[in-house]
Amino acid sequence: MTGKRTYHHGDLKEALLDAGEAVLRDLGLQGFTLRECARRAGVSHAAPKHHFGDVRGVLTEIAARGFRQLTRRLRAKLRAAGHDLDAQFMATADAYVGFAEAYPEHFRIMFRCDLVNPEAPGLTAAAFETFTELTNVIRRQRGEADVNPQCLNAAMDSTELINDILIGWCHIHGYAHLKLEGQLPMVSKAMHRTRLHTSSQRLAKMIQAQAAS
Amino acid sequence: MTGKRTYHHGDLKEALLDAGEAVLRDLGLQGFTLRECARRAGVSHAAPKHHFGDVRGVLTEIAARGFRQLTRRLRAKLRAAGHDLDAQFMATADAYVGFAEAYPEHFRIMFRCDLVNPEAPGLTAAAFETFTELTNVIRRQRGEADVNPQCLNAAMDSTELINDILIGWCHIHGYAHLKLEGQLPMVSKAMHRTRLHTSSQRLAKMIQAQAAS
DNA sequence: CCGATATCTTGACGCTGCAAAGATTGCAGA
DNA sequence: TCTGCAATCTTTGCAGCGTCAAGATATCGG
Repeated sequence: MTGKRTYHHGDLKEALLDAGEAVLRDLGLQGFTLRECARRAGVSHAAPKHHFGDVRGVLTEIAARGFRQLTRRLRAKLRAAGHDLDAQFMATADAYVGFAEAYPEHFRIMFRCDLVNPEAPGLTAAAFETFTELTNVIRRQRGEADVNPQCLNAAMDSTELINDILIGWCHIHGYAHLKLEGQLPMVSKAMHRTRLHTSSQRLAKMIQAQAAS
Repeated sequence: MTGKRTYHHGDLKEALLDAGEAVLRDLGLQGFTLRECARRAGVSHAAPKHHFGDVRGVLTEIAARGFRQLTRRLRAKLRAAGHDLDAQFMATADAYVGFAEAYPEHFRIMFRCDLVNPEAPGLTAAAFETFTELTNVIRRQRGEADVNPQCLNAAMDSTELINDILIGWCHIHGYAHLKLEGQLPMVSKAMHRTRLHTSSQRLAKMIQAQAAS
């Protein structure tokens, strides 16, 4: 806990994750190595092994951190958006794309099932929190009540709901991913947010209209 | 050209790319190494250097191959779809998602600007061919005439067209990416294609309606 | 107080990408 | 046909990586 370095670090696991995130920020996924994480944490190169097993273990926990951060961003933006349905959908898109821009390497790792352990409880739980937030945004567009993460799977019995979730989430995710990887050159930096808002609003209205009919 | 091995291979560059694609298929992006490519091509571990410079050069060319393959798939599916606008849009989604399923590692590499050289002429040209195909699908939905890759940038002057492209492409790409990375558990394998068709058709109709108004 | 356990270090192995230098081949011009 | 040059491939070497095994050190329950 203290800043002092002793033989036993005290909180090495978290310190290594902090270091790992710093490495990702500075060097990218390419430059991400266990040894660099250990160096930044001020420990020997084999220290991470005891806490994470292998590099996949570290990336899995970092991905989980990413989902938790994304969930926080979503909730903050949604709180600020109030009760207007269009505003909520745009806030969701904003938070999602904003996260991808702010933490590009996290975003990459979170959606790389070959890089992490998709079975890890911490990761699936964190991802479930995020998906619940996204699902509830769609549910509100459809005039339905919120669900909690425990009921997420049970709530997926409606074909129409799933279709609306796909319409909403795939658009937001596709935009975030393509933009992140530089595949949307026709969207200038200046018009970036406007484009996202316009397209999101159209989809929100479509989902609302479908639900009303 | 011949199957015989001499000191000079004759067509080592293509052979190394073939080997690289085989490595991706068998070992994934994780197991992709220059030395393994060289081993499979039956040459020394430093042979790739002369043709590609470094590993990024190889991945760049493999990504270009991926875009060319995706373009071929798009064209084949579109030809089979005929002139019906809904069918064309669904065929596009089918081809795009089908490619991601058939060549998951290619798909990953193609959209990893940190892994390839995004400036490489061969890659940008191949990607332009793909984007032109996608753009023209949207243009037809809007009742507009096709353009060729050379005029792609010039054709991006219409805000409405760009918005429709985003609506269409982000959905298809987001679906392909999320499905590939195992993030759509609520979409069962059996309903997979149906979901994609349903959501795509809704978007196609929305784009057509917007254009008609 | 002491032994068991958790935590971290040291050392080693094979693998990797990359660079430099050497070997082999094909080819253009005399 | 011969010769020198450029292209192509091999060999060698280096530093860095992930992982494993063994050893050192601190913490904690008895």
